[in-house]
Amino acid sequence: MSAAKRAGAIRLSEEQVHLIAKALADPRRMELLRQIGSCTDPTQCTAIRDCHSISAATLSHHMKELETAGLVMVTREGKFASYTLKRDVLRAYTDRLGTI
Amino acid sequence: MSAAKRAGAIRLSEEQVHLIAKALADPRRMELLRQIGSCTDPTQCTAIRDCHSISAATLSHHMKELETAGLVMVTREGKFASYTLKRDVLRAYTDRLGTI
DNA sequence: TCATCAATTAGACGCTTATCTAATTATCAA
DNA sequence: TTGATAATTAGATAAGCGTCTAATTGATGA
Repeated sequence: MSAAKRAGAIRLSEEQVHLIAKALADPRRMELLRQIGSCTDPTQCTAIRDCHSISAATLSHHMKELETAGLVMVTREGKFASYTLKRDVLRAYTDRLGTI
Repeated sequence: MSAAKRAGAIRLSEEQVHLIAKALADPRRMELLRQIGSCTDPTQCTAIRDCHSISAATLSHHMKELETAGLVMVTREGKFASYTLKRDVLRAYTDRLGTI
């Protein structure tokens, strides 16, 4: 476990808070995030596609938004991509909201 | 204290989750919410205006978004409006994110 | 009553974004 | 090598949103 996760010490910039809030504001991305988060193992991109009526291009766009926000980590093997929820970042976001 | 607050039993609909996420996705509304939340007493609308370079119309629009999302409660006295953060709703939202 | 002030509403403008198809890049297997 | 497949990128389109000014509504006080 990383030091950040152990200590709960992730400090989000205001910019990242904004990116996360925007990422969560789209219902489709919320679904994607839930699916990715429903399993601790990396979720394959193709598996995600199979569960949603969505074009590959649109899915790619959404995954990039989630990645840019820091909410998911992507791992690539050959031509396949898989995604993992970064729970520590999501937690840092909810913690931040709690300080309001 | 209401039963909902006491029990932490607020159940947000998917629709409200979406409204809250959208409400939080705008930096200006985030600022407004922080200001309102910084005091337990209701925050006067005019006091908010004094702190932001914003037109009355735009402020009114943002406050309506926050109210529609259920994040603030509005109280009116004569021609004045005041806002209070609904912490239980915000808490319900962060709790929901935590279930992802 | 009437002028003033707080707030909302109406309408317009420009920017952002969600979505698609088509084209491209990269990988794998026959 | 070549054809098929996974994913990304480019470009277009339509809808949504933040912002403003102007007009309106509603309350206050002289």
